[in-house]
This record gives sequence, structure tokens and C-alpha cells, in this order.
Amino acid sequence: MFDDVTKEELAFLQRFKTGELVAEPKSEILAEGASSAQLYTVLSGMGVRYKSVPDGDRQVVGFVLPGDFVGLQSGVMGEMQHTVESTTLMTLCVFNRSELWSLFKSQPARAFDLTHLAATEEHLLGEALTAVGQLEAIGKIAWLLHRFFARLTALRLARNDGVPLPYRQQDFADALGLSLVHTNKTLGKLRDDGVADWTDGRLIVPKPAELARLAQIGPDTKPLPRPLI
Amino acid sequence: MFDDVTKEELAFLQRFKTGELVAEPKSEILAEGASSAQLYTVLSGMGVRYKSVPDGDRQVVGFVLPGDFVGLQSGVMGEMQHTVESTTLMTLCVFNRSELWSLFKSQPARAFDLTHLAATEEHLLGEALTAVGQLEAIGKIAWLLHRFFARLTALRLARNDGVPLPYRQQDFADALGLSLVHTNKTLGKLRDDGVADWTDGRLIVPKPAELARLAQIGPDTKPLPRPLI
DNA sequence: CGATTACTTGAGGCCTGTCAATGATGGTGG
DNA sequence: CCACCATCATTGACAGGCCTCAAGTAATCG
Repeated sequence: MFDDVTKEELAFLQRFKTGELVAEPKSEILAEGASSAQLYTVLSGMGVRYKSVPDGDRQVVGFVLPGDFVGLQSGVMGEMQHTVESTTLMTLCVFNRSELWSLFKSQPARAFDLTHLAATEEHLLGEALTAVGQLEAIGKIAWLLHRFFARLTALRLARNDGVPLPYRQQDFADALGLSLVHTNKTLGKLRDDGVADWTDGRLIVPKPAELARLAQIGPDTKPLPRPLI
Repeated sequence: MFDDVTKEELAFLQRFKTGELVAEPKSEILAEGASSAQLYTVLSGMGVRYKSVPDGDRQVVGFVLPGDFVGLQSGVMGEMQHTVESTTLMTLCVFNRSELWSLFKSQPARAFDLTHLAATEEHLLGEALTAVGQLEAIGKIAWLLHRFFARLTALRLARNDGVPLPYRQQDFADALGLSLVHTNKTLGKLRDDGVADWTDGRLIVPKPAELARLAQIGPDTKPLPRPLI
């Protein structure tokens, strides 16, 4: 699902890279409102992006999967607009923000890719907003499960016993604007109906077409290809 | 609210510009799923961005105001993920997509600005998602009104009788995931309470602090500065 | 002056949130 | 080894915010 990378491009990215970071589960990678000196590409593990609301709630604005680039907002706008937190153990490829400008000057193709990545994020958020705004609970849950299933399958993380999905139901609730209780009951309904079963951190989808129908998604919708930085 | 532009940068943008477009109200500027050969900067007028849902509904993912750049998604990803439609009469500055690549090669500062713009859109969508996901109806409406009031004031469009707001209540409903009826009643409540009055295409805010409180926004939050292309 | 569009208002019902309690699991310390 | 605590999933009862249905008014237009 990623665009190809040529040898000389790879060479530049190697220079751009300054190290690797291993993050424990539930640790903060980037903090909302902070200006980070580093940008990251996720090599393995999963996490969440969320914004905090004054009254103590939070809105999950996205889920971070291997191959995702995080910190671009901080890189171009000065500070992060949301927090990035690891859910599982994560390893990240570290880049220095100070070299971002040299990338724009000397590697226009990589700069284009970064813009592409930002536009992709915008697209994903638009999809999420549409799901949260227009679907009812069963559709929202189905939408999110379908999205994970398609994305994780494209990442070749699917096995016979489904795909890994190490999040909590609370994460889903916060992503979809639902209460934890209703999220739980809706997941139970999908499980009882034999459409999708998310148990013990793994997701199994016996009826992908039915899941897509509930989510109002075309049955063969695939994740868009994206550049890998 | 826009970043400054130097003389030589302006010269390049003049070459980049290929003309102007005048769009009648309710006309489609860019269509979801289409690949556009043009990109635009809005010079005057207002519009909406929306995504269509299979069952006939739509989700408004943003409102287009003067200074906004539209078509970047098509420019970097190949096709638009949402439709852009004019609400009022609009004038737009037209750029050719084919020159986008030369911009990345020869004007890294402008390329950086484009990435900045994409990241800004991502930020705005994240805010919208948070409002739609976490606030109840009164808060959502207050949030959107507050956002318009701040943005239009920054654009110096404020007069003694408020700011222009030429949208329909249906546009608000589709943006916030509310029904038209409930949107209407909630607007009526804000009007009755003397917090905000949106009538005949103009918005007056007698109690900005109260509006911000309902929207869970810091009282002195300003729109983020952004580049102008 | 009929048709269209947009705004307004009332009534009733359901989807979803809140409150509350229980079970299961795993980590921790005595 | 077991009591204790924290986290997460699950389930039932109940209330309420919001949707749907329906009807009416006002303004614009050909």
C-alpha cells in the first residue's frame, strides 16, 4: 500500500534519519500544544492521536499504525494540535525537525510526498467526520472496524485468526463520539449477528460485505496508496 | 491573519496564476472523485466543502472563505475527496495543476507553505471532529458560530451589524451531524438567550464570552496564521 | 399567483447517555 | 499464597436529548 522508493531517495532518507526510538505502551510520543524537535515514522506498534476537551473528555482523531508519519503538524505549524500516545510497544524512526527545511530545498520529490501525506491525513479525517456525523452507532462501529480490517490486511498483518487490534473499547467510544456502554452493546450486537468479532485484542470478520454495508462503504474499497517517508 | 509575502515570491505567484474565475452561487467548483486540472485561491465569496453519503445525506466538512486554497487534494493525490460548491457569488484565482510540480522544484518556500496549508486543514478538521464528537447540540452550534465570528472578524468583515453569514441552517445541520429541525430550535435558543443572533444572513454576537463557554473554547482563541498562496 | 426555498413550531418516539453493579484478569505487596 | 487494587468488559434500568413526522408562515421568482 506504499509507493515505491528509489535507491537515491532512500539514501537521502537514511541521512535524514537520526535514530530509533522505542516507546513503552501508554507513553506520550508527542504532546498537544508542544513544539517537538523530532518527527517520526512508525516502524512497528500502534497508538492513538487525540485532542483533549476542557471538561475532561477526549476526542480520538486517529489511530497510528506502522508506516504512519507523526509530528508533521509540529514540523510545519510550530506545535502539535493533538497528542500522540502509544498503545502497544512501538518503535519509531526519528528525524530532526531542523532538517525538514533542507529536505524541502534539496528533495522536492520528498517535499511533495510530505504534502501528499498531509493531504491523506486530511482525507482520513474527512472520512471520520462523515462517519461520526452521519451514521448511527451501529454504522459508526462497523465503519471503524471495516477501516481497521482493510488497513491491517493491506499491511499484511492478517492471519487466520483475524487481525491484531490492541485498543480498548474506550478508544473506540472516544473516536466515534459514543459512550463506552453503548459502544460495548453495539460491539456485542455485531458479534451476536456474526458480522464481526473483536475479542481479546483480535478482530475477526466473518461477513465483510455485511460490515461494509452497515458502514455505508463500497464493498471493495481499499486504502489509498501513500508515500512512505 | 495571513503571513507576509515578499516581492519576488509575489512575482512567482503571478506567473503561477493563469486567470480568474467567477462562480455563480450554488455552482460546483470541484467535484468529489474528479481530477481537476486547476487549483484555486478564493478571492471573494463563500462556499462549502462536503462529502456525499450513499443514502443521500451529505457531510459538510468545511466552509470556504476568502483566502482559502482549494483543490490541493486533487493536486497531490490525483482526485478530490470532497466537493467544493459556491454558496454566494465567488471570484477565484486560478492556477494550473501542471505547474504545481515546478513550484515544488523551484520554490521550496512556497512548497513549504502548501504543506502548511494542508496541515492547517487537517487541524481544522480535527477541531470539527472534536466538536461533532464531544459536544451536545447547543455546544456544536455555539462552536460553529464562534468559529465563523472569529474567522470573519480576522478577515475584517465585521461591521456594527455583525458579520456576513450567507449559509442556510441546513448547511449547519449537515456540518454538525444534527437534524435541520433541531438546528433551528437550538439557534432559536441562542437567540432567545441573547448569546448569538443569526438572522437574514448576518451574525451578531452580543455575548462572545458566553458563546465561547458553550463551545468549550478559550475566550480569546484566535484563528491560526496561515500562508496565502 | 402558483411554485419553490427557507425558516419556524409542535407532538411523539426512539436511540443513546448516565447510573449502577458485577465479573474477569493481572499486577502488587504483605 | 492470598488479599487488595486497578483496569477493562459486560449487563440492566431509566431518563433525556435529538430525530422524525407534520404543518404553517414568509419571502422570492417566473
